[in-house]
Amino acid sequence: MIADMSIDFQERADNLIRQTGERATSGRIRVLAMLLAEQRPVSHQEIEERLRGKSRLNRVTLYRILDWLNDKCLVHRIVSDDRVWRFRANNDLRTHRHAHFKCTRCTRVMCLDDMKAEYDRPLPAGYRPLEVELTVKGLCAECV
Amino acid sequence: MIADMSIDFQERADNLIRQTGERATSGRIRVLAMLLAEQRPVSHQEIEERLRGKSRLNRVTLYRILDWLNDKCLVHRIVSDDRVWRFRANNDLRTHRHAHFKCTRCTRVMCLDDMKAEYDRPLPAGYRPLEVELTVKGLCAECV
DNA sequence: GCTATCATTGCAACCAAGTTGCATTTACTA
DNA sequence: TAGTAAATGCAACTTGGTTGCAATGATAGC
Ligand SMILES: [Mn+2]
Ligand SMILES: [Mn+2]
Ligand SMILES: [Zn+2]
Ligand SMILES: [Zn+2]
Repeated sequence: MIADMSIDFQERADNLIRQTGERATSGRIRVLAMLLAEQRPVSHQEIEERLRGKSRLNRVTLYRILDWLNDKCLVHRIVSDDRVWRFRANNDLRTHRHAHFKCTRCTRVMCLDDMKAEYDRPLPAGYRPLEVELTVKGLCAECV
Repeated sequence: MIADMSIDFQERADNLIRQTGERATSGRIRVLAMLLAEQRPVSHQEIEERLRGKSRLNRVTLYRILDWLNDKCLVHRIVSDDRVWRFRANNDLRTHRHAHFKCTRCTRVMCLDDMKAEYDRPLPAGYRPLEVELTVKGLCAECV
Protein backbone atom coordinates (compact mmCIF):
# COMPACT_ATOMS: atom_id res chain seq x y z
CA MET A 1 0.00 0.00 0.00
CA ILE A 2 2.60 2.50 1.08
CA ALA A 3 4.96 1.00 -1.48
CA ASP A 4 2.36 1.57 -4.21
CA MET A 5 1.91 5.17 -3.14
CA SER A 6 5.65 5.77 -3.22
CA ILE A 7 5.89 4.33 -6.74
CA ASP A 8 3.05 6.63 -7.71
CA PHE A 9 4.90 9.70 -6.44
CA GLN A 10 8.04 8.53 -8.17
CA GLU A 11 6.14 8.40 -11.43
CA ARG A 12 4.44 11.75 -10.94
CA ALA A 13 7.80 13.32 -10.14
CA ASP A 14 9.33 11.78 -13.23
CA ASN A 15 6.53 13.13 -15.44
CA LEU A 16 6.64 16.62 -13.96
CA ILE A 17 10.39 16.80 -14.44
CA ARG A 18 10.26 15.56 -18.03
CA GLN A 19 7.61 18.16 -18.82
CA THR A 20 10.23 20.84 -18.22
CA GLY A 21 12.20 19.51 -21.19
CA GLU A 22 15.32 19.06 -19.07
CA ARG A 23 17.06 15.95 -17.80
CA ALA A 24 15.20 13.57 -15.51
CA THR A 25 18.00 12.50 -13.20
CA SER A 26 17.52 10.05 -10.36
CA GLY A 27 18.36 12.75 -7.79
CA ARG A 28 15.72 15.15 -9.08
CA ILE A 29 13.12 12.40 -9.20
CA ARG A 30 13.84 11.12 -5.71
CA VAL A 31 13.77 14.59 -4.17
CA LEU A 32 10.60 15.70 -5.90
CA ALA A 33 8.86 12.38 -5.15
CA MET A 34 9.71 12.82 -1.49
CA LEU A 35 8.34 16.36 -1.47
CA LEU A 36 5.18 15.32 -3.30
CA ALA A 37 4.60 12.64 -0.67
CA GLU A 38 5.35 14.99 2.20
CA GLN A 39 3.07 17.85 1.14
CA ARG A 40 4.53 20.28 3.65
CA PRO A 41 7.61 22.47 3.85
CA VAL A 42 10.75 20.42 4.53
CA SER A 43 14.25 21.70 5.21
CA HIS A 44 17.39 20.70 3.36
CA GLN A 45 18.55 18.80 6.43
CA GLU A 46 15.30 16.86 6.79
CA ILE A 47 15.41 15.90 3.13
CA GLU A 48 18.97 14.68 3.50
CA GLU A 49 17.91 12.50 6.44
CA ARG A 50 14.85 11.08 4.67
CA LEU A 51 16.96 10.19 1.64
CA ARG A 52 19.63 8.49 3.70
CA GLY A 53 19.82 4.74 3.16
CA LYS A 54 19.16 4.60 -0.52
CA SER A 55 22.41 5.69 -2.15
CA ARG A 56 22.67 9.05 -0.55
CA LEU A 57 22.81 12.28 -2.44
CA ASN A 58 25.70 14.68 -2.03
CA ARG A 59 24.91 17.75 0.06
CA VAL A 60 25.87 20.19 -2.66
CA THR A 61 23.91 18.29 -5.27
CA LEU A 62 20.85 18.44 -3.06
CA TYR A 63 21.20 22.22 -2.81
CA ARG A 64 21.45 22.40 -6.58
CA ILE A 65 18.47 20.12 -7.13
CA LEU A 66 16.29 22.13 -4.78
CA ASP A 67 17.34 25.31 -6.48
CA TRP A 68 16.51 23.81 -9.86
CA LEU A 69 13.10 22.55 -8.72
CA ASN A 70 12.38 26.02 -7.41
CA ASP A 71 13.41 27.67 -10.69
CA LYS A 72 11.10 25.30 -12.57
CA CYS A 73 8.24 26.15 -10.20
CA LEU A 74 7.87 22.52 -9.16
CA VAL A 75 8.49 23.53 -5.54
CA HIS A 76 8.58 26.81 -3.64
CA ARG A 77 11.19 27.96 -1.20
CA ILE A 78 10.13 29.41 2.14
CA VAL A 79 12.50 31.67 4.04
CA SER A 80 12.29 31.78 7.81
CA ASP A 81 13.85 33.67 10.67
CA ASP A 82 15.87 30.60 11.67
CA ARG A 83 17.99 31.07 8.54
CA VAL A 84 16.84 27.74 7.16
CA TRP A 85 15.15 27.33 3.80
CA ARG A 86 12.26 24.97 3.50
CA PHE A 87 10.75 23.57 0.32
CA ARG A 88 7.29 22.37 -0.53
CA ALA A 89 6.04 20.75 -3.72
CA ASN A 90 3.67 23.01 -5.63
CA ASN A 91 0.29 21.51 -6.31
CA ASP A 92 -0.54 23.69 -9.26
CA LEU A 93 2.11 25.21 -11.45
CA ARG A 94 1.16 28.85 -10.97
CA THR A 95 2.95 30.02 -7.85
CA HIS A 96 0.18 30.97 -5.48
CA ARG A 97 1.48 33.60 -3.12
CA HIS A 98 0.22 32.49 0.23
CA ALA A 99 1.13 33.20 3.84
CA HIS A 100 3.05 30.86 6.14
CA PHE A 101 2.89 29.87 9.78
CA LYS A 102 5.98 29.18 11.84
CA CYS A 103 5.68 27.39 15.15
CA THR A 104 8.19 28.86 17.56
CA ARG A 105 8.22 25.72 19.68
CA CYS A 106 8.53 22.77 17.29
CA THR A 107 10.02 25.01 14.57
CA ARG A 108 7.80 23.53 11.88
CA VAL A 109 6.53 25.71 9.07
CA MET A 110 3.12 25.32 7.45
CA CYS A 111 1.72 26.82 4.28
CA LEU A 112 -1.48 28.75 4.92
CA ASP A 113 -2.69 27.92 1.44
CA ASP A 114 -5.79 30.03 1.55
CA MET A 115 -4.41 33.09 3.25
CA LYS A 116 -3.04 35.37 0.59
CA ALA A 117 0.20 37.26 1.27
CA GLU A 118 -0.87 40.83 0.62
CA TYR A 119 -1.02 44.30 2.16
CA ASP A 120 -3.52 47.14 2.27
CA ARG A 121 -1.73 50.50 2.57
CA PRO A 122 -0.01 52.29 -0.31
CA LEU A 123 3.76 52.13 -0.46
CA PRO A 124 5.88 55.32 -0.30
CA ALA A 125 5.91 57.18 -3.61
CA GLY A 126 8.09 55.61 -6.29
CA TYR A 127 8.36 52.17 -4.70
CA ARG A 128 7.59 49.21 -6.94
CA PRO A 129 6.36 46.08 -5.16
CA LEU A 130 7.24 42.72 -6.69
CA GLU A 131 6.61 40.17 -3.99
CA VAL A 132 5.06 39.95 -0.53
CA GLU A 133 6.05 37.72 2.37
CA LEU A 134 3.63 37.21 5.22
CA THR A 135 4.53 34.95 8.12
CA VAL A 136 2.50 34.39 11.24
CA LYS A 137 4.56 33.10 14.13
CA GLY A 138 3.18 31.40 17.20
CA LEU A 139 2.23 27.94 18.44
CA CYS A 140 0.76 25.26 16.23
CA ALA A 141 -2.15 23.08 17.33
CA GLU A 142 0.19 20.36 18.60
CA CYS A 143 2.30 22.75 20.65
CA VAL A 144 -0.32 24.97 22.31
CA MET B 1 26.40 71.55 13.72
CA ILE B 2 26.82 67.89 12.91
CA ALA B 3 29.11 67.59 15.91
CA ASP B 4 26.39 69.03 18.14
CA MET B 5 23.86 66.58 16.77
CA SER B 6 26.16 63.67 17.41
CA ILE B 7 26.71 64.78 20.98
CA ASP B 8 22.97 65.06 21.34
CA PHE B 9 22.46 61.46 20.18
CA GLN B 10 25.22 60.32 22.48
CA GLU B 11 23.38 61.91 25.39
CA ARG B 12 20.00 60.54 24.40
CA ALA B 13 21.50 57.07 24.04
CA ASP B 14 23.10 57.36 27.46
CA ASN B 15 19.81 58.38 29.06
CA LEU B 16 17.80 55.65 27.37
CA ILE B 17 20.29 53.02 28.47
CA ARG B 18 20.42 54.26 32.07
CA GLN B 19 16.63 54.15 32.21
CA THR B 20 16.83 50.37 31.87
CA GLY B 21 18.63 50.23 35.22
CA GLU B 22 21.55 48.33 33.68
CA ARG B 23 25.10 49.38 32.92
CA ALA B 24 25.76 52.24 30.55
CA THR B 25 28.91 51.01 28.84
CA SER B 26 30.69 52.96 26.14
CA GLY B 27 29.94 50.26 23.59
CA ARG B 28 26.20 50.33 24.22
CA ILE B 29 26.13 54.11 24.09
CA ARG B 30 28.10 54.36 20.87
CA VAL B 31 26.00 51.75 19.09
CA LEU B 32 22.66 53.16 20.18
CA ALA B 33 23.75 56.74 19.39
CA MET B 34 24.68 55.63 15.91
CA LEU B 35 21.33 53.94 15.41
CA LEU B 36 19.43 56.93 16.76
CA ALA B 37 21.25 59.14 14.26
CA GLU B 38 20.72 56.73 11.40
CA GLN B 39 16.96 56.21 11.86
CA ARG B 40 16.83 53.28 9.45
CA PRO B 41 17.61 49.58 9.64
CA VAL B 42 21.36 48.94 9.64
CA SER B 43 23.15 45.60 9.46
CA HIS B 44 25.78 44.35 11.89
CA GLN B 45 28.42 44.78 9.20
CA GLU B 46 27.42 48.38 8.42
CA ILE B 47 27.53 49.24 12.10
CA GLU B 48 30.99 47.72 12.40
CA GLU B 49 32.18 49.86 9.49
CA ARG B 50 30.60 53.06 10.83
CA LEU B 51 32.21 52.51 14.22
CA ARG B 52 35.63 51.86 12.73
CA GLY B 53 38.19 54.52 13.56
CA LYS B 54 37.16 55.28 17.09
CA SER B 55 38.52 52.41 19.14
CA ARG B 56 36.70 49.65 17.37
CA LEU B 57 34.37 47.30 19.07
CA ASN B 58 34.90 43.56 18.99
CA ARG B 59 32.66 41.72 16.57
CA VAL B 60 31.23 39.41 19.23
CA THR B 61 30.64 42.28 21.60
CA LEU B 62 28.71 44.09 18.92
CA TYR B 63 26.47 41.04 18.47
CA ARG B 64 25.90 40.99 22.21
CA ILE B 65 25.18 44.71 22.41
CA LEU B 66 22.65 44.54 19.59
CA ASP B 67 21.00 41.58 21.23
CA TRP B 68 20.82 43.46 24.52
CA LEU B 69 19.41 46.61 22.92
CA ASN B 70 16.78 44.46 21.25
CA ASP B 71 15.86 42.75 24.54
CA LYS B 72 15.45 46.17 26.16
CA CYS B 73 13.21 47.32 23.29
CA LEU B 74 15.56 50.17 22.46
CA VAL B 75 15.94 48.80 18.94
CA HIS B 76 14.13 46.21 16.87
CA ARG B 77 15.64 43.44 14.81
CA ILE B 78 14.49 42.89 11.27
CA VAL B 79 15.01 39.49 9.65
CA SER B 80 15.40 39.33 5.92
CA ASP B 81 15.74 36.72 3.21
CA ASP B 82 19.43 37.57 2.76
CA ARG B 83 20.08 35.98 6.17
CA VAL B 84 21.31 39.27 7.59
CA TRP B 85 19.79 40.93 10.63
CA ARG B 86 19.24 44.64 10.60
CA PHE B 87 18.54 46.88 13.56
CA ARG B 88 16.70 50.15 13.90
CA ALA B 89 16.34 52.37 16.93
CA ASN B 90 12.80 52.42 18.26
CA ASN B 91 11.24 55.83 18.47
CA ASP B 92 8.68 54.99 21.09
CA LEU B 93 9.20 52.24 23.58
CA ARG B 94 6.15 50.17 22.71
CA THR B 95 7.19 47.90 19.88
CA HIS B 96 4.97 48.91 17.03
CA ARG B 97 4.54 45.92 14.74
CA HIS B 98 4.93 47.38 11.32
CA ALA B 99 5.73 46.02 7.87
CA HIS B 100 9.05 46.30 6.07
CA PHE B 101 10.21 46.92 2.53
CA LYS B 102 13.26 45.21 1.07
CA CYS B 103 14.78 46.55 -2.12
CA THR B 104 16.01 43.62 -4.17
CA ARG B 105 18.49 45.77 -6.06
CA CYS B 106 20.29 47.91 -3.45
CA THR B 107 19.43 45.41 -0.67
CA ARG B 108 18.37 48.19 1.69
CA VAL B 109 15.52 47.60 4.11
CA MET B 110 13.05 50.27 5.17
CA CYS B 111 10.49 50.32 7.96
CA LEU B 112 6.99 50.98 6.66
CA ASP B 113 6.08 52.62 9.93
CA ASP B 114 2.45 53.13 9.17
CA MET B 115 1.69 49.83 7.53
CA LYS B 116 0.70 47.39 10.24
CA ALA B 117 1.90 43.80 9.98
CA GLU B 118 -1.37 41.90 10.20
CA TYR B 119 -3.56 39.34 8.46
CA ASP B 120 -7.25 38.91 7.75
CA ARG B 121 -8.16 35.20 7.53
CA PRO B 122 -8.58 32.92 10.53
CA LEU B 123 -5.76 30.51 11.32
CA PRO B 124 -6.34 26.74 11.31
CA ALA B 125 -8.12 25.55 14.46
CA GLY B 126 -5.94 25.43 17.56
CA TYR B 127 -3.18 27.68 16.25
CA ARG B 128 -2.11 30.53 18.50
CA PRO B 129 -0.62 33.58 16.76
CA LEU B 130 2.02 35.56 18.62
CA GLU B 131 3.72 37.69 16.04
CA VAL B 132 3.32 38.68 12.39
CA GLU B 133 6.01 39.46 9.86
CA LEU B 134 5.08 41.28 6.67
CA THR B 135 7.72 42.15 4.11
CA VAL B 136 7.13 43.75 0.74
CA LYS B 137 9.98 43.12 -1.68
CA GLY B 138 10.62 45.12 -4.82
CA LEU B 139 12.45 48.22 -5.98
CA CYS B 140 12.83 51.33 -3.88
CA ALA B 141 12.35 54.82 -5.30
CA GLU B 142 16.07 55.21 -5.98
CA CYS B 143 16.35 51.87 -7.79
CA VAL B 144 13.25 51.87 -10.01
C1' DG C 1 22.17 -0.54 -29.07
C1' DC C 2 26.45 2.58 -29.23
C1' DT C 3 28.73 6.74 -28.91
C1' DA C 4 29.48 11.75 -28.41
C1' DT C 5 28.15 15.60 -25.96
C1' DC C 6 27.08 18.49 -22.51
C1' DA C 7 24.46 18.81 -18.24
C1' DT C 8 24.73 17.03 -13.76
C1' DT C 9 27.15 15.22 -9.87
C1' DG C 10 30.73 14.60 -6.11
C1' DC C 11 34.42 16.30 -3.70
C1' DA C 12 37.23 19.57 -1.30
C1' DA C 13 37.74 23.86 -0.07
C1' DC C 14 35.55 28.10 0.98
C1' DC C 15 32.44 31.89 2.91
C1' DA C 16 29.39 34.69 5.85
C1' DA C 17 26.75 35.25 9.82
C1' DG C 18 26.28 34.17 14.18
C1' DT C 19 27.65 31.46 18.83
C1' DT C 20 30.35 29.64 22.84
C1' DG C 21 33.77 29.31 26.69
C1' DC C 22 36.81 31.51 29.28
C1' DA C 23 40.14 34.80 30.94
C1' DT C 24 40.53 39.95 31.33
C1' DT C 25 38.62 44.45 31.94
C1' DT C 26 35.30 47.86 33.49
C1' DA C 27 31.01 50.11 35.52
C1' DC C 28 28.80 50.64 39.44
C1' DT C 29 28.14 50.06 44.72
C1' DA C 30 29.20 50.57 49.18
C1' DT D 1 38.80 53.53 46.75
C1' DA D 2 38.29 48.92 46.72
C1' DG D 3 35.18 44.78 45.72
C1' DT D 4 32.09 42.60 42.70
C1' DA D 5 29.32 41.26 39.10
C1' DA D 6 28.58 42.32 34.50
C1' DA D 7 30.53 43.29 30.08
C1' DT D 8 34.23 42.66 26.87
C1' DG D 9 37.92 40.50 23.80
C1' DC D 10 39.82 36.64 21.82
C1' DA D 11 40.06 32.14 19.72
C1' DA D 12 37.76 28.50 18.30
C1' DC D 13 33.45 26.64 16.64
C1' DT D 14 28.85 25.90 14.19
C1' DT D 15 25.46 26.11 10.68
C1' DG D 16 23.75 26.82 6.17
C1' DG D 17 24.98 27.68 1.92
C1' DT D 18 28.55 28.42 -2.37
C1' DT D 19 32.36 27.73 -5.77
C1' DG D 20 35.65 25.45 -9.03
C1' DC D 21 36.77 21.60 -11.22
C1' DA D 22 37.30 16.89 -12.56
C1' DA D 23 34.45 12.57 -13.02
C1' DT D 24 29.97 10.69 -14.25
C1' DG D 25 25.73 9.89 -16.71
C1' DA D 26 21.23 11.17 -19.47
C1' DT D 27 19.91 11.90 -23.82
C1' DA D 28 20.20 12.79 -29.00
C1' DG D 29 21.91 11.17 -33.31
C1' DC D 30 23.45 7.57 -35.60
MN1 LIG E 1 4.15 27.76 0.97
MN1 LIG F 1 11.09 48.21 11.53
ZN1 LIG G 1 4.49 23.36 16.69
ZN1 LIG H 1 16.86 50.27 -3.47
